[in-house]
Amino acid sequence: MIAVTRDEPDKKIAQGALGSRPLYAQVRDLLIARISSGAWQPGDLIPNEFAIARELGVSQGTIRKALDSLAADNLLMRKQGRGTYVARHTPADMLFRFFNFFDAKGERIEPGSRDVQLSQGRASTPERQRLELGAAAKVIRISRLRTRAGEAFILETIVLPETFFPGLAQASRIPNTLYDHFQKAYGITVARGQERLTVALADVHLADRLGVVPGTPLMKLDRVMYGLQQQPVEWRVSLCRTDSAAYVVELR
Amino acid sequence: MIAVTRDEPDKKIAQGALGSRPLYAQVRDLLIARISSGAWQPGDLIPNEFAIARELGVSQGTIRKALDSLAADNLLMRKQGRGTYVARHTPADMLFRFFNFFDAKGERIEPGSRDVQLSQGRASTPERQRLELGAAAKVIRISRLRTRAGEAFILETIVLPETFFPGLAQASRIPNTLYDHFQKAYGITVARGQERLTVALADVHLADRLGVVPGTPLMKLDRVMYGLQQQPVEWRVSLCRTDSAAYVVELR
DNA sequence: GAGTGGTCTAGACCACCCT
DNA sequence: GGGTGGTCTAGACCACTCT
Repeated sequence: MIAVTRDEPDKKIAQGALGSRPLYAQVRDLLIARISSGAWQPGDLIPNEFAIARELGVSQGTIRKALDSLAADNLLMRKQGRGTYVARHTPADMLFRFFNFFDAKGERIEPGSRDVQLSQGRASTPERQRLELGAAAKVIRISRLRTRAGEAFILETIVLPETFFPGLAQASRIPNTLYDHFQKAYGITVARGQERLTVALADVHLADRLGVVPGTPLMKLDRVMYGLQQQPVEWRVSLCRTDSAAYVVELR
Repeated sequence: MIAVTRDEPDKKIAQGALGSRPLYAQVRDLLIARISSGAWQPGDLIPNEFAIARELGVSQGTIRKALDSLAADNLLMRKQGRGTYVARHTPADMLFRFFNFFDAKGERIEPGSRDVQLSQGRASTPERQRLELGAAAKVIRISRLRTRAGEAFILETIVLPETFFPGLAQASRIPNTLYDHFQKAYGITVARGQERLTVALADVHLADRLGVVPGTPLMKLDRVMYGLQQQPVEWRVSLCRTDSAAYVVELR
């Protein structure tokens, strides 16, 4: 049995302070910072509950509440008898967590991308509204064609606040899995968002890019994604073919 | 302060038994039974944590874990300083919890319904697959036109296993808010489900029913809903206009 | 002020996994 | 056998709500 002799309180967390956020929420933020800073890498086994509790000067139950909440959000993976691991964002199903297209067999589609184009400029009025930016703000624009088994599938337009992604506009290559890249290269974790789905008809230009006949009905996704501090980090509009693919929603 | 004198253990839950499910999960099931049996009605204030703990002979922390899990599933609503309530399916935003269409202002659309038609018969092959029914099973079919501000909006086809809804096919009137009716009249709580979204073009017949020109692109929703015991209780196909309405998804 | 849920702590035992 | 997370208990204090 471990004699829980607390040598020193180490880095104490704001405790008992009036109006402060709950301890477990502060622990959660601190652990999120360790993950997004790269101190804890995806796949790493992190210290056990008692070790973290001792280090932070709080009880094991509080650590557990934070860990459970992170596991529920898919940032950690817990295995009884083994330990707690930082979730790999590399396995396909995690990389495409916010990608809701499935094929007829119920398998998640894992798109590729090509024809990537980058540009930069002052934010337009709708861009400023969606991304909650000031009047003079600059944005980076990415357009690309997403593919499925090599075939055109989705035409995407992505808008990013320039302040969060310095230098991205000059990048020579943009990875397929953008949110993973945001986290690794800019320390920005895309945590949640909202997507509005409507339908549209392919005009001549769209039809050409997507390899369909003009007049084909398409699904249009309009999404804004937010970071861990609830700041808008991306506005994305996607025009999708839905022949032999469906957008799947879990209702709870 | 309450003197926690435990008079009698009352109805003890299987405790310590080898291989038994966790206590909090058993408490959860028991509370679900109280809700779905109608012993606790939607809107009711349920006893506080200590009272339930005393009644069941377990600790308050265990009750809390069960209550928190039910609240996370939207079966209960907890309010600090007030108490724990059985979730109402009656307020508009609860009644239409699984209805994800929003208008341009971001308000949830609350549809009406008309032209309701009822029929009954042997389940077809796709119906048996979706609803996990045996070869000779019967189903009830409902079709209706859902309206928005009086105008045609969605054409719906609903299929229900006859065993769960005895006599429904002979009903003289079908309420607009079906899931609420299922709960009140048949004790079936629709708890979760899955919806597959694709796009389709309105043919002449559809266009006529929905008041659009033939060739208009529509959104097609194909959903299966499940009850508290994970049994399929409904298959529903909806064809929706999306002019000035969008299907909104929260990404987490 | 009384009652409620929300947070935090401390300690116990169990089931599972490794070596 | 030793370490891990999973469950359960018991008790304390806080924040919120109602009257």
